[in-house]
Amino acid sequence: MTTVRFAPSPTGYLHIGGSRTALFNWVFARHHKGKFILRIEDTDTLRSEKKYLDEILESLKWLGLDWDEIFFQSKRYDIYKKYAQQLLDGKKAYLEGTAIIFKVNPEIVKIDDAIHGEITFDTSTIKDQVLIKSDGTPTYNFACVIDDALMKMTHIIRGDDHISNTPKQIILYEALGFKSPIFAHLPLILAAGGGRMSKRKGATSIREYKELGYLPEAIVNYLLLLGWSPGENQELITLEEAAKKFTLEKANKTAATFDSEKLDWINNQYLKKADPQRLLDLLVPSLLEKKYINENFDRNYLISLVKLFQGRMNTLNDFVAWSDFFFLDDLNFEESALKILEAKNYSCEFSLLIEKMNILDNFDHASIEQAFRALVEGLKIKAKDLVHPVRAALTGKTIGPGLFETMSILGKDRIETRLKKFIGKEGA
RNA sequence: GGCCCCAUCGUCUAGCCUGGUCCAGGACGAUUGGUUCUCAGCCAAUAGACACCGGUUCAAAUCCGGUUGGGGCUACCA
Repeated sequence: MTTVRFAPSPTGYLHIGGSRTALFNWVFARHHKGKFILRIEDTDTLRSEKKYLDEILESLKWLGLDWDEIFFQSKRYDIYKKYAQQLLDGKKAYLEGTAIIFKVNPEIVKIDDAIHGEITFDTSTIKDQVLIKSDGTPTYNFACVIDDALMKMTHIIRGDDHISNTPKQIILYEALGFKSPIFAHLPLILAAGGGRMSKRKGATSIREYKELGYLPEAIVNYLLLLGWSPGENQELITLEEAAKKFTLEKANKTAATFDSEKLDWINNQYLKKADPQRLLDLLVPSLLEKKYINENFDRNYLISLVKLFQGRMNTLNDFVAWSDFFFLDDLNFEESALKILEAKNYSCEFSLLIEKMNILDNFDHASIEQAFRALVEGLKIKAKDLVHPVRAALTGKTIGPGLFETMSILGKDRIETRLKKFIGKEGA
């Protein structure tokens, strides 16, 4: 049975590169109706932490990547010792203090990589390899080989940064009498300025992207497009569809640069299609934190706000930033908005508008628009000459959703209060 | 330094394996225009790439070699 694994080390949060490796393994396993195993490589006792493990598992679940089995290397030390002893007995390894070292003999190792094709190494450039460290824990390359063999991996799909580990592992498979799996090395994901993705160059962990307001399906979609293409110029794809279409043959070998603008676009595509109820649920914690709402919020009212911004936001955080005027009495006026309001005295126009609005029976978008247009016609001005200052006064911003829709949600009272602040004020 | 990987628009990519259908297609971004109200929304248009040199061939983005550039590894980290 096709069996693959994702083998994170709980020494940090699940980052973009790791989740891409997990994702490709997952879609490959599901494509072949095989097994996807999670193996926690917690042999670095100093740097491994429980909080990282929890975080990794949570992030994987959030992305929709479920696993069939999970193993912890820290619980398998006896197994590694046993095989190290076997190599010792066979004179293929030697002791150095309490550490067990593998003797590397010169040979030419050929890897038939599923993505790169044939790669050749001369092991005479490789030093003898530590198998078991002085503290009794196994090294990465050793534990990895033992586990991949024992757990019956058919394919090892991992990052390009492991290419140079591969010959070291292959000679271990040979020495132990294990059959090598098929290797497939995925290109690395580079940061925007070039080089590795690091905290200095922006968000790196899945958790951060979640907090920034990205949807898991958008992250998954974007990551799928980094190093793989479903073909036919398709840009939007779900996890399920990718599992159907994924093949290693179509995986790329070129390193890809992470482009947050395209991620934003993809997130926007999913946000647009998302159920407003779901988005509201995702938004509530941030809105509570900002004290924009309290526990007894009006769900229907908030849904109308979500719908108002849904098409234009790139992240959920955009909603929080853009909708502030619906929650604050004391608006944050942008420089450009103040400029519009100071350019002219709108006392007359605003007063007339308040009157017009207050006599409306139906305070819906269409009625407001009708009344508004009648007013500007009477004043013999263009609609936009009043739309802009009104938007500025009501929202503190110069850009935003359609004014009439915004007004219908804001309601008569708030419109009157906000406009009145600019009545009687001297224009510039 | 040594070893290894990679090389198509600014970015992600299609095409490359099985040379001609490619004066290289799509998407993001950019620019311009339109959008009974703004744009960070929507619509449309435009610009924009086969890294370089050589070879093979009637023919090369596609095959081969070299150069240059980028990346990785070179731990008793994983």
